[in-house]
Amino acid sequence: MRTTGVKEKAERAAIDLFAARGVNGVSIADIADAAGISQGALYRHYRSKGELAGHLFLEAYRLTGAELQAIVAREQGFSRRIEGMVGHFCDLYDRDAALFRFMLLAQHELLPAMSNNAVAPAAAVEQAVAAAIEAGELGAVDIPIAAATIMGIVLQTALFHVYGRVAGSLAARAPALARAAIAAARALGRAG
Amino acid sequence: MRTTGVKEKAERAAIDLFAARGVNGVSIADIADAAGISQGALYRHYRSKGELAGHLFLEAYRLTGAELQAIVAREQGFSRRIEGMVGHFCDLYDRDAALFRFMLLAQHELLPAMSNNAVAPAAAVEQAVAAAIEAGELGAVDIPIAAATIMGIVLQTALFHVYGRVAGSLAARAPALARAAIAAARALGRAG
Amino acid sequence: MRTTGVKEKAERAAIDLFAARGVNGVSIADIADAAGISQGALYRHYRSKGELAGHLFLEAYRLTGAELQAIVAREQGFSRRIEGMVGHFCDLYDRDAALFRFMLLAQHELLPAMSNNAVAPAAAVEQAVAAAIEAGELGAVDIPIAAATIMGIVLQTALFHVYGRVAGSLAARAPALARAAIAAARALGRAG
Amino acid sequence: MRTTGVKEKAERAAIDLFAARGVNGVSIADIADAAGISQGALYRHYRSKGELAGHLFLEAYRLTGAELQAIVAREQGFSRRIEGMVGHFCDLYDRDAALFRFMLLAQHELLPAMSNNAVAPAAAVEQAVAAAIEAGELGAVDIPIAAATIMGIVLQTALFHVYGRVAGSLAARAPALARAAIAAARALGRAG
DNA sequence: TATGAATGAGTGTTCATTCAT
DNA sequence: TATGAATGAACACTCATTCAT
Repeated sequence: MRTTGVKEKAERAAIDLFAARGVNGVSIADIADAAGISQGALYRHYRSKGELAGHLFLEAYRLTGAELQAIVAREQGFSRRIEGMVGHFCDLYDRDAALFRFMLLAQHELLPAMSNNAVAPAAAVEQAVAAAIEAGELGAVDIPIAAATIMGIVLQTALFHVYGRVAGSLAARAPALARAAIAAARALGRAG
Repeated sequence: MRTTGVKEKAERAAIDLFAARGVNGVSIADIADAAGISQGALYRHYRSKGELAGHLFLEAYRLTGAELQAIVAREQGFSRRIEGMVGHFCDLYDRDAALFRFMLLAQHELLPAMSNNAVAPAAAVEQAVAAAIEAGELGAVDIPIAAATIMGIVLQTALFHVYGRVAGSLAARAPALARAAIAAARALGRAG
Repeated sequence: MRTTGVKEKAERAAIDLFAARGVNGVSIADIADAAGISQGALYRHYRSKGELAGHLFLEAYRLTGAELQAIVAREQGFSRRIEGMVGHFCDLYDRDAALFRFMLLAQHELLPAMSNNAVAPAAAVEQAVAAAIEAGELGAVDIPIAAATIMGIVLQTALFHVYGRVAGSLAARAPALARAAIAAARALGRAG
Repeated sequence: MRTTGVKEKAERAAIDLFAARGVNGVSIADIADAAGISQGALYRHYRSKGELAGHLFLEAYRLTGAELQAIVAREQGFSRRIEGMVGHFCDLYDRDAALFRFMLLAQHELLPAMSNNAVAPAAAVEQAVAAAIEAGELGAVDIPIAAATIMGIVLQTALFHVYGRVAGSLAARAPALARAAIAAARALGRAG
């Protein structure tokens, strides 16, 4: 490996800055300065700022989606799967809040430009919901609504953490959040 | 009265564009063009683009917060209050999705610059949770977590609607979402 | 007189602001605000900002030139004339430093656009010098150089007052400055 | 070395334009056009137009002040010092009238924002006057007034040259102007 | 390969001037 | 006549991108 680490340093700096100020709020000069590299060097690895942001987002998005898919494949039963996925989200946030926040912010700017929904984290959650319905663990709920419910509980809690309304490790909250998510999904199916 | 309507046209155009592309993604020229006014005319009503965005956001934010507070004051009991607030969110979205989306997007850019949390919609939800705990309707849940859970269920569903994962009126989903929110809040309190 | 005083208020405000910040550093809005009138009202009296500035400058310039001419006509002998003119400059400054400063500043912007040198204060000084040469009171000095010398002594002293290097009334300095001016003019004529 | 000369070209163009129309009368586009560079390139060397103007002014102002100080240090006696300084001013004007005129104009806009008077050309002249008083070469004149008198004689002559009232090299006038300055300073001290 | 100076289109903002009321 | 909202052409400045070194 003759790596100068330019790419890694640039990506780390970009994620931190994008998370803090949004993609549009960060200039190439900001990233180069924070990474300790030249502006020109960035263009050896990415053709444009948009490509850099898009790549970082898609990589994180895909990885998260794949990990959630793996949890669905590994675990048995709706409860175990939701517990696994919620726990995974909380770990992700605790481990790299900037990356998490970047994903949350950037989706508004970058998702419209993307087509492939199969890689989305939401798809894994929807899959778990669909399996639960098929297995009779859940009533005939609207699948996207149930997925939104489950994800919303975790993501909004993470946002509250970002804004200082919630403190401490999210992992510690994971069991409670998973319980809430499961209960919410079940309640969706009950008669109005 | 001289009703040129410049301000109204500008605000409508700004909300629509901000909702679609974020505050940073919209130029003054974009707004002026969409509103059919000159760029300079904008500056008679707002001293800067930031002031325009901040004013629009804060107005919507405060109004929403006040309406939720009114629901909490008017309704009795946790269930009725959550039903009222969830229904209100859904109506809001159905009535003006752009305004709703603007609030969702702009909070990331504008909330850090604001101090007054008392006006926040979240505060009203937290108040309903606190009252329910005091009345023994809810176990000793962590209040911000419960509020995040409730809001996340509605807001993420609205986002799924924005991204086309959910279709149709949200108001029709309101009862189910309220049921989910109430169940989620209750589940948070149960022993791990 | 049905005068609303719009013109007078505007001119006074304009002179004060022009003196403080230069013509280019003052906007029509500044003048209207300071004068307590509307921007549009200004255009009933002057066709443009440049015309306003030019008119104010030329009026002051012409008046000063005429007054100096009158002193030359009234007084007898080089010394009396220089004493009269220097004293007049000092009085002018003491009475309305803003107007004086405006003339000093604005000449750089406005003089190039003017042709009529006959009205210039410098012309009166040159006339006094020429008369002194003709009367044998002064050697064959270069007339513009002598005029520059005389005026420079007074104007630079006034500038030093503006910048705080000199304090107190200039009129009190007038006799000394006049002596200096006369001595300087005479010295110019002596052999190198 | 890569000698694109952007900075030098920009500074030369800026001085010439500032001298002709004042700092406020010149746009960045004007400078860039005259220098044959892009507008953006200017901002690699100066953070703002004001910084460019301030730097150019202060550099010339300081250099002039230092050169006058050197003349005062090198020469002996009031007459020799004044002759040296007046000669230096005239050389300066002959060599670069635009720079000289820029200094004369820009002081009105830029001096108020500066504090350090020690670097001022006027300080050197005042120093020569003070030394002459101490040495008994000059009566007890007011020092700033004497300095204003001396400087006014030279500067106003230069201005007359700018406005076309005086022609030819100023250096040729230097001996006469120095004589006038010395005589004026001495006359200030004589009894009224 | 890495640098950073240079570019030029675009940004938010100001302001002299016009004009409907 | 007086107002002040509206205009539109600047303006100072930023920044993604290119390219000579």
